[in-house]
Order: sequence, then structure tokens, then C-alpha cells
Amino acid sequence: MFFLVKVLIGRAVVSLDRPFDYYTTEEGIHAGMRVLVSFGHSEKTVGFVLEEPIKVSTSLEDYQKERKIRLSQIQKVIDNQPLLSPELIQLAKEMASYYATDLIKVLNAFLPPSLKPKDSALKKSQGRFIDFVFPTGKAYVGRKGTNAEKLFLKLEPIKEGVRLSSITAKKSLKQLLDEGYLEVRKIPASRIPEMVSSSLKDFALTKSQEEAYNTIVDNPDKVCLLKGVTGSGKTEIYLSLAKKALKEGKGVLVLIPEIALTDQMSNRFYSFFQDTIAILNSSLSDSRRYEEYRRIVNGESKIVLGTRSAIFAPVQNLGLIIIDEEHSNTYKQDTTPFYDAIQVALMRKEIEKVQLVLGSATPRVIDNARAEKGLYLPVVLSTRFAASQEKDLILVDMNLPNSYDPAKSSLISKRLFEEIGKTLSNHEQAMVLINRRGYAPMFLCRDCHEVARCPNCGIPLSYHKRTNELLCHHCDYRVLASTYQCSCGGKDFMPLGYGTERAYEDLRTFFPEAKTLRLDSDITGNERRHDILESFSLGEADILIGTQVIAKGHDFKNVTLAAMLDADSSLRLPSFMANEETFDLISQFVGRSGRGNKKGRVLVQTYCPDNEVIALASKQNYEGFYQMEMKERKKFQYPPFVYLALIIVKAMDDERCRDASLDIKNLLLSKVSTMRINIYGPSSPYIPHINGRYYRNILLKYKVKEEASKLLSLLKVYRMANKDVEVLVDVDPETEGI
DNA sequence: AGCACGCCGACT
DNA sequence: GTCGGCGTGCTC
Repeated sequence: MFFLVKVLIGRAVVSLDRPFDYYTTEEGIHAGMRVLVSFGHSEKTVGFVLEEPIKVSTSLEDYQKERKIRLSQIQKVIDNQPLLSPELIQLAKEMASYYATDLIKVLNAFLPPSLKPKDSALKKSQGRFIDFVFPTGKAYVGRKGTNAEKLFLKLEPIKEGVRLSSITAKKSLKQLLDEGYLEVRKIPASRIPEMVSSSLKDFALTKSQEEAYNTIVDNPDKVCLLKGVTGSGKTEIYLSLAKKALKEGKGVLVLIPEIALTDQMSNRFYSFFQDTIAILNSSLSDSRRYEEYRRIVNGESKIVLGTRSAIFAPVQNLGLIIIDEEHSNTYKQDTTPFYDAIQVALMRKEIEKVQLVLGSATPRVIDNARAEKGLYLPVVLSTRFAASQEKDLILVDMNLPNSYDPAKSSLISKRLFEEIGKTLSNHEQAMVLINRRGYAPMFLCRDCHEVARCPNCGIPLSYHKRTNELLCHHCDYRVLASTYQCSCGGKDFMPLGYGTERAYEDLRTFFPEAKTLRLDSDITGNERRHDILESFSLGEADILIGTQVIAKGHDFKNVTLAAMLDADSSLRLPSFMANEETFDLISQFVGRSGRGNKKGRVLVQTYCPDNEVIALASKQNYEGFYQMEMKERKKFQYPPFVYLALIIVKAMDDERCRDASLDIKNLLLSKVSTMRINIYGPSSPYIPHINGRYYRNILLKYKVKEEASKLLSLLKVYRMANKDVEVLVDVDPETEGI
């Protein structure tokens, strides 16, 4: 008698995308646990148990003789409880099929680094300690006015300790430690709080909130699309729904686009559910993430709040999934397995019979269409402050020669200078958005008039003045600008175009009396970014300029001018989502102005003044945008009128890549005859090559998901036979090519 | 992936 | 004559 165990080997290769049989005589091995097995030539390989072991009553010898196979024994069980429930394993299998990828790759997306079924996961120590500095309580009797005294006075009142690594004055620190004023203690990483709870504010639902809440509660089987602008009170509805589910003994999953130090949602949830909530933050350390995962698996945490990958959280007896700001592009992963958390939520809803609530003021076009069609239940949350104050809209046509003064700035229009001036003299604040970091997007050789290009990707390099670097915004290649030499031998360059650094410089030049802050992703560290927002919020600066990171978040009461430079730049991207993304960015940014009592002004500079997306977004007219966009999508056959799948072919050289992509297309064409699937391409990508690898895109448009799934599954055969090419499939892509 | 088996070039 | 190049193929 023995048990037959189906094990998936923890190596992400097509040829190993099937279970291998092992045997054990041990009880206590269950589906969802990792095991140690010998495989091929390696003695110890991590595997993942896919199914409950099957009890076989014949002897092992007879079984092996009968099947002409030799089974190897499970060497060791790694986990003492399953990491994934049978339902989540089922979900992983469905995802592997839906996203036309290998099961092991999906499982790797499910699990935190230290729990992945990978050999490397075992070497990592589980449960890390971090050094903290504590005051000992000894009164300071040393020399006054020294740096050591300053440090002592700073740390003395902090009884909960400070991270050792956060103290820069190492010399003073050593002195204080030696003299016994301070001591170092090791704190388990899992016990360091990441979140500060604000005071618990209880609330009562308003009439419209209560109506929405009741509608959702009365329709547990429907996917509810909760439509309500910022400030309409979606959070209170989420909290009430979560409270109700917990009371009924069910688990809750809340997804938000990102977790910042400042965001309201995680703070509200944390304050409310402190003892039972787990917050899965992308900046969580591996060991911390491991701790949180364990807390969820064994039921200590009944409610989980997190970003995209939290959709896989193994919440016990899950009853409710809430996805806030469901239009956010952060829910779609742009690397294998290219999953969309909302699609996964739909699958989880079917498997685990949970309620799903999607919330947004500006839902994704495809989701709004589903609501209109009756697939989702639209729940409209009317605003408390009906038609929140109208804003003055100023559209500046940058094509008009008179719109700007080239002697001053070819980026900032005359009208914008006036408006900023007006804002400053009223002691109000202005925000300026330019969605491009660096000083200039191009660096032009004055001799041959070629721009500097990335040797890996072939796209123009951005000039960053602060760091004196030429930087590839795609692959992060960087080179010193001052020593850069053009291929023609030229050494004299001219920055071309504008980024945040340059716009900041212009503003500083022309408004020297104003305090201007810059914020973009080049500002590293969450804390520094937070400090900038905080400082602006407190009115310590007059102008805030930045990339899209300034468009969302904070409620700046004194901002009366929101100006967007080059509003059409994101419309030119080669993606059917370009309109939607542009609409979201502009309408969000517009919402930053006039949040206090004063009327807000919005200034939009554009080279396409007749563009409807810009006009509708400036007026925050979602319904108008939706109607317009649906016509476009229908005309050009894009979602929701068809489904898309993008096949990305990747190879070492261009020749091989082209041949392989043609082979793949022909393979698909030969099988597609009876299916309603259109195949486009192969096309060359927008970025010629990335890190020396070459790419081709093949796009599929289809009406029936099952047919495409069947067709795409044929790629597995091709992948096994052609190891020198990588074939990636992006199902439901948000772009029609890379 | 990882490792061994296997059949052709320049070396103690 | 041998050491070693990486093409090919297999792993319960």
C-alpha cells in the first residue's frame, strides 16, 4: 500500500508543464503543499503537490511492473499546511488555460517569494530580524552642544525605537551606544508596524449611500459596478459591506491600485479592522510578506487589503471581493502571465461563489459596456454636493504662433504665465502636469542632426540634467551626458523638447519669487515623495510641477489652477487604450483644482484643440466620453466588440525572430479555418529591440473566447520544439503591440 | 532549468 | 592519442 502523488516540478519550462508521479507511504501530504523530490539528475528539487494523494492498495513493486515505470519517493514535505486551497489550485489551472501559459508560472505569481515552489525559496531564511535603537533611560550627562547630544535629544523621547539604518550620524551613535545612553535590540521584521492608524471615526451612511449599499446586498450573485465620483462616499459603502461579511463569518478581499503612505483607503480600513486585517503592500519585505501570508492562510486575518497580486490571497471562506478604482491600469500585469486582477476576480467569483464589487467614477470602457448590457449591475452613487462646482476651462491652442513667446519659453504659453501670476497674487496654489520626466526627451547632435539613441532599444535617450545622464526610459540604460559622443564623432549637443526638469527651470526663471516643487518618479524614495506632497499640502510652496504622480491622491484645498502641458502626448501612443488612458489622466488631474471653497480653473495646452477626448476630459464628462469611445471601438473593432490576444515572439536575432513569427502565424492559420478569429501581423514592435533581443507581434481578434483558447493552446507544441524562441501570450492586452 | 550523453577541434 | 566545445534529449 502506498500513495500516488502528482507533483509539479518547480521549474518554469514548457517541457515540465505537466505533473510527475511520486510515491509516499506517509499520511499528511496534501494538495497545495511543497515537497522535496529527486528529479532528473538533481537530488533535491522543489515540487508542488497538485492533487490529493491517491491511495493505491497494490504493492509498489506490482504497480511499477504493471506500468513499466519507476516511481521515486517523496523525500520531504516542506509545508505543514497547504499554501493554496483546492479552490485556488483550481483557479490557477483555469488561469493557465485562459492566459495560455504554464501552470508553474501562474503558481509563481500566486505565492510570495519565500513560498514559491522554487529551489531558491528554500535558502532564504524565514523570519528576519532588524536592528532597532532604543534609549536606555539613562540621563544625559555628557558634553552639551555636541552632535551626540543633539542625537540623544532626538532619540530620547522615542520609546518605540528607531531603525538603526535610518540614523546617519554613525559617529555620534557609536559614542552614545558606548556610553550606555542607547542600546540596539533585534526586532522580528514581522512585528514592525507599517501602517499608522488614524483615530477610528465611526460613520453613518447617507441616504444615497444606504440605497447603494442595499442594492448591492440584495444582489449577491451580480457583479456590482459602483459608480461614484471621488468624495461621493464609496469608502463607507466598502467598509459597511466588509463589516457585514465579517459578521457573517466570511472573509473579505479589497484591492486598491497602489498603497501609498498617504492614501485614505488603507488607513481607513486599517483603523477599522486593525486586529484582523492584513495589508499586502508591494514594498513589504519577503519575510514580512511571508508572515502576512501565513496569517491569512491560517485564518488570523479575515480581511486582506492589497494591490494587484492580493487577488490571490488565500482568504478563508471568502465571501466578498471589492476592487476600488477598477479602471486603474495597475490591475493588469504587463509581464507573464499577463493576468488582469479583475478577470481573475471574475473567475474566483465563479469558483468560490463570492460577491464582487467594482468601484469607479470612470469605469473601464469594457466594464461600463458590460453594465449597460446587463452583465454587471450598475449602482450609481449620486454626489452629496450635486454637480460639484463648475470649473473655468481654458484651452490653449499651441499651434497658434501667438500662443507662446519663443524668447521666454516654448513650452509655457503666455496665457499660462498670466494665470500662474494671477494665482500667485491671490496667494493660491497651482499644479502643473507634464507627463515626461527628465530635462528633454531627446539629445540632438549639432553636427549630423541625429538624436542619441539607446544601444539596446533603439529609441531616443532622454537627457537628465540633474544627474547629467542620458537615460533610456525603456530599459534604464544610462550614460554620462558630458562625455557622450555621437556616432559621427560630434560632441556638441542640443536638448530637444521638454520634460519636468526643464519646465521646472522655466518656472523658476520667470517666477523667481514663488516657491516651486518638482515631483516625478526620478525623486526616489516614498518618504521624499511624501514629504514633497506634504509640504505642498501645507502651503509651503506655490507651484507643484510633476508627472502623472501628482494627478492622483492628496486633497489640496488651496489649489485653484491645474495646468496640463502637452495634453495630447499620451494620445499618440500606439494603443487602443490611449484615449481611455488620456481621459483618465486629464479628468483626474482636472479634479485637483477647486477642491476647497474657491472656484477652480483648468488650463489645458494642446496641439489638438479639436480633440474630443481632451475636451470631454477637461469637463469631466465621462458619459460623453464613453459614448464617443464606444463608436470608435465599434468602427475599428476593438474591445468590447471583439476580444484581443497578443502573441509576442522573442529571439536572439532579427532574422530568426521574423522566421519564427511567420512559422507561428502559418501554424495558426492552418488551424483557424472553422473559427471566427482574425490574425494580424507579424508586425515589428514600436521599440525595435530590447536588451539585444528582437521582437515581433501577432494580434488576434475574436468573438468566442473558447475558440481562441483552443487555438492558443497549440502554441505549446511549437514552444517545446523551438527552445531558441520565446513565445509570450498576452490575453486581453491593453495594447495591440509592444 | 539542469545535467549527461555524444560526436568533432587544438593541446599536455 | 585526450580534454572539452555546446547540440540534443530526458527527467516520475
